[in-house]
Amino acid sequence: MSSFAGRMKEYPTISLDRFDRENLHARAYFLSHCHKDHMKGLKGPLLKRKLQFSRTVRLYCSFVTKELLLNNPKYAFWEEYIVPLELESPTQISLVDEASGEKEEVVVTLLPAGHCPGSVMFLFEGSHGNVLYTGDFRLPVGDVSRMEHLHSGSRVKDIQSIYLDSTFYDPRFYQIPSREVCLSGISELVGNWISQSPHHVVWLNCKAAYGYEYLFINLGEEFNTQIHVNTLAMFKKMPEILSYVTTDRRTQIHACRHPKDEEFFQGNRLPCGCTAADGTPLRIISIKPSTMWFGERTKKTSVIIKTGGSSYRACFSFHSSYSEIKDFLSYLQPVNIYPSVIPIGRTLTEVTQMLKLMCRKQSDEAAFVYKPLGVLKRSRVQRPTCDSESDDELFDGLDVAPVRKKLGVQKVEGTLETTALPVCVEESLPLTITDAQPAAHNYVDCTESNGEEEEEEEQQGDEEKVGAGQLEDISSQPPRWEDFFTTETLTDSQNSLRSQPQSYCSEMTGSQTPDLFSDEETAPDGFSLTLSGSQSNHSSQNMDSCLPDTLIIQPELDGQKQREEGDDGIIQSESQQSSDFDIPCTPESKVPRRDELSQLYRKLAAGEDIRALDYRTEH
DNA sequence: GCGATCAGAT
DNA sequence: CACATCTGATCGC
Repeated sequence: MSSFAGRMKEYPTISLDRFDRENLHARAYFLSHCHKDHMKGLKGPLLKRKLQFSRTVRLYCSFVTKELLLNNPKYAFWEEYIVPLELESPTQISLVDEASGEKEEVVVTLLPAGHCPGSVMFLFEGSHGNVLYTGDFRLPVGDVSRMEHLHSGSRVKDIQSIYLDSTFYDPRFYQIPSREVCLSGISELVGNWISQSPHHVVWLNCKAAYGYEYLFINLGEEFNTQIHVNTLAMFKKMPEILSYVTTDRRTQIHACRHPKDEEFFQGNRLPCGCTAADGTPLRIISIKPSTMWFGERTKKTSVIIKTGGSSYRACFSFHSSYSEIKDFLSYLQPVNIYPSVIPIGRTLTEVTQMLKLMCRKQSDEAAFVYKPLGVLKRSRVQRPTCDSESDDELFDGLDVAPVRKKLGVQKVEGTLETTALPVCVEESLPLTITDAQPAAHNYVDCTESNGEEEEEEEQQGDEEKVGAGQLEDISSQPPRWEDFFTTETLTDSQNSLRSQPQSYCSEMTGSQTPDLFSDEETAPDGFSLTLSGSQSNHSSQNMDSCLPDTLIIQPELDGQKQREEGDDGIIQSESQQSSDFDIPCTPESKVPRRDELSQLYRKLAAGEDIRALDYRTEH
C-alpha cells in the first residue's frame, strides 16, 4: 500500500495521490488511478472548500480515472475541477500561487501504467528536471524501452528522480508470471469447469477494486459469455468493458460480491444469491486471484493452485515483480529513486539501499553535470556487456545501452541544482549520490543471474490470441478502458517481446477435470493433476517457456483438520498448503547484511571493479 | 453523528 | 503469499 506522502521534492507545489494534510496547499493535484489508498483526503470537506475559492487548482488524471472517480457520489463534487488528460500527450500546466501570482510551468505526460483501468504514470518536465511518478504499475520487461515519451529521439531522457511503486522491489518477488500466462491458466481452469454442464459455474473471488476487468474481458471473449458483476454503472461509458459484464445472474462466470460471500460459497451459493437454475444444485468453484511469486531460479511454477475441495488460487498481480522493476530502473537510470511502498518485512533503509544500486553512477553523473557550457547532449557510454554471469537472457537483450539526452538549457540547470542538493522528502531517504557516499555500481545486477538459463530463441510468432492489452488502439475518444494496459503505442521492433503466448490450451489429460466432488483422484504425492502446457511458443524472457502453463496442485491431506466437503461427502483437506508453493527464498536472494554493504561500498570507494561481486552472496 | 485511526478479516 | 478494501472498535470532537 502506498505510503507516499503526496509530494515530490522537485515540484513541491504539486500533490499526487494524497490530498490531506500539507497537500491541502497544492497548486495542482494528480490522481494516478482510482484505488482508495491513493485517494486519501480526496473526499475531504477541507479540500472541497479550498476548491470553491480557487480559480486555478485542478485535479489531473486520465479520462478513465475521471469516469471511475465521478461514478462514486462521494467524489462527485470534483466534477468541475477535474481536467482529464489524454495518454501520451504532453500538456503544459501552470502552477499558480493564487496569493502572490507567482507561477511555474511544468509539462506533464501521462504514461500507461498497466495497474488498473485508467492507471497512469506522470512524467513531469520542468525547470527542476524530469521526474517520473510511477503511481502503481505493472509493466512487462522491455516495455519501458518502448515508451516514447521517456525518450527524446533515440535517447533516454535524463530522469532526475523516480517516485517508484516498490511493492515488489525485493528479490523474494523475483518473478511473477506474466499477465498472459496467468490469464491462460485461469482460462483453462474456467473452460474445463464450465464446459461440463450448464450447472457448473465459476465464482471469481475478486477484491473490491478495479483491475480485474481485463480478466473479465478475456474470459468473456473466450467463452462467449458475460461475467456477472454487482453493478455496471462505472463502466457505462466504457463499452469495451461494458459488453463483457452483466447483472444478469444467468451466466456461468460470476465476479459478484457480497459482504459474506465466503460464507455463501461454503454453502454452495453464489454471492448474488444464485443457488440453482432449475432446481439442480449449482456446481461452484471459486477462483481467487492472488499474487504468486517465484525466486530467481525457481523453474517450477504454477499459476493455479488448488486450495480446497472447490477452491483455487490463480496468479494475478497488479504490480511489477522485482525483475520487472529492475528492468525498468536500469533502463532509465535516474539520479534518485524514492520508494512509495516498503515491501512487507523490509525497512525503508533496506529498500533505499537496494534502490541506490539502481541509480545512476556518481561518476557518470559528475561527467554529466559538469560538461562544458554549450554541450547539451551526450551519448552514454555503451553499457558494458555483462560477464558470462549476465542475466541478459532474462531481459531479452533489452539492455541496449540507453542513451541520454538533455532537452534544453533550463533542464541542465535543473540538473545542476537538484543533484547538488540532497534534500529529503517526507519519509523517504534521499537517494542522491553525494561525494560523501560511494556511488553504487550500476551493473551490480549483472551478477545476479546464475547463468543457467536456457538459451531459447525469441519467438516472434503470430499471436493466436492477444491479451486485451494488445488490442489495437481504436483511438476512440475518452474514456478509453485501454488506458488500463495501453502498450499499443509501443511499436518498435522489440514489440515482439510482448507477444507472448500463442496457445495456452493445455490439454487436461485423463480425468483431470477438476471435479472436486466425486471423481477426483489424489496422487500419492499429493499432486492430483498436472496440466501439460503448450510451452513451445513462449518467449524466453521469463521462465514461462520451460514450464507448463498450468499446474494444478492438490494439497496433501495433512491429517490434521479434515472435514467433509462436497456433495458426496469426500473428505478434503481444510487448510491447504501447497508444498510446491511454499516457495523458499532462493539462496541468492537474501537481504544484504550491513557488513556486506559496507564491503561493497569500500570497494566502490576504492575504485575497484565490483561487476563480478554479488553483494548478496559475498561471504 | 461524523471522521480518523487501528486491528482484523478476506 | 502480502493487494485493496471493508467492518467494527475506539477515540475525539
